[in-house]
Amino acid sequence: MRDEKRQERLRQIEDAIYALIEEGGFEAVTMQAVAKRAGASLETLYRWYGDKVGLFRSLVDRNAEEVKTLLTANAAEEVGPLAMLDRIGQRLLSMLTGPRAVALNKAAVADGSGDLGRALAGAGRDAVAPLVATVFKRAAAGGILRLDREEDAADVWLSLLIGDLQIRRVTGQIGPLDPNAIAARSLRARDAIVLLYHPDGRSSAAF
Amino acid sequence: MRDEKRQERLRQIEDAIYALIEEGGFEAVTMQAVAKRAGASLETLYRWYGDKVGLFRSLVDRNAEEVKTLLTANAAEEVGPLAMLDRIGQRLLSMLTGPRAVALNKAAVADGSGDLGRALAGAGRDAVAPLVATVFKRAAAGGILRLDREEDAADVWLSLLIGDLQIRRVTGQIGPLDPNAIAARSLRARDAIVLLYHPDGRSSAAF
DNA sequence: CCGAAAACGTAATATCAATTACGGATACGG
DNA sequence: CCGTATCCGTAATTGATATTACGTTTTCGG
Repeated sequence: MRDEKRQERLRQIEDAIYALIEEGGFEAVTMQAVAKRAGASLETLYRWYGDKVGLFRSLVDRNAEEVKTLLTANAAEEVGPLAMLDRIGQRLLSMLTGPRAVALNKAAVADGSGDLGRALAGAGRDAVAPLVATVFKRAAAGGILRLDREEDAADVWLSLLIGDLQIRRVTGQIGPLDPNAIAARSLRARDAIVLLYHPDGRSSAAF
Repeated sequence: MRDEKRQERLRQIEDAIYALIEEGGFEAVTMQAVAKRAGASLETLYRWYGDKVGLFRSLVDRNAEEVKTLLTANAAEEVGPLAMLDRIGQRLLSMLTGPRAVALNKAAVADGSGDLGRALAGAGRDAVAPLVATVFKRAAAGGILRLDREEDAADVWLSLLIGDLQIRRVTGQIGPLDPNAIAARSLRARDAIVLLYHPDGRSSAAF
């Protein structure tokens, strides 16, 4: 199969998986269902991906790419650092609590070998962290935040933004978030950061 | 079986499960393994708990009790609100990222019916939230925090304390936390709260 | 156009763990 | 002390799904 066709086919297969996820969550993604939905054969799935974990690993990689793309596009907007932080926060939170991320997390839990977990960790490190770092550096340069401790600030911001929403989502303690909740949370995280890391605040060494 | 004996037996069974969890994590907890380890029969397990989810549900309940007990004991100590917040934070974080909580979370993920998820949510609401609220009220009364918005403060504190550690732990992105990391995180959360909710700070309406 | 390699669709196999069944041992109320 | 209800240990059953096998069809380089 020509490489071009092959890439197309890979995309179709992964799209099929995402469709299954949207419809029935992680539990709906069986190899049989994927094959039927994508019009591919089981033999092909195993030839290309090795096993089910491999399939999800490639999903993680693709998802990381998409996240990076989306965040980069947003980071390129011409808005002030405050608005930017809010904007990025909303996008990020929306993705991380959405059905796809939930399914990928469930897959990592089900894996057990830690393989998918590592992939997820790597995706976060490579796709999300650098972008967030960029935004914070810009905010610092713009006089909104202290110039040192940008990493701490980014870390605190992510904690406030995401908190325990992901684990609660994955364990079924809560359902999908509504946009208002997302917006409120993003604002709260941003405003807290602005206070904690104000350039000339009375912050102690720790803040 | 006399009720007294029965309670004893229930405890033995649940202890057996925790032993299995410590040794091999959630995946090691099969009904067979539980029966053998506890010296109980499968028939008895099913008679008493209904099914595997029921078994874990009772584990969640018991765990909630133990958490409540431990936190209450700590909350009774004669220390200032600042030290108290740090102390409670460490205990809480230690438990929530420990092998038992991880296993219970994995069970909730594997459940799918949402039954265990609801149990976990209820446990958090009933066992953890009230204690935290008490501590924050005391801190407010002691002049450390603003008198209004205690609930927000508690929520922010928990987000900062726990963040995404649980999901990363459950997905295998990270291993057990070492005590130093726990201590550092607890302090960071406390200090942030003190700054954000200072009684006479320049905090806006949101903080 | 030809033939091999790859892909398709379906059926078969393998595995793992929950759940159920059952014969023999035990406990306990009367 | 006895009979019955409960429990124990082990084996059988069941269900779901990942993984493999295979005959047929399609694709594609030569």
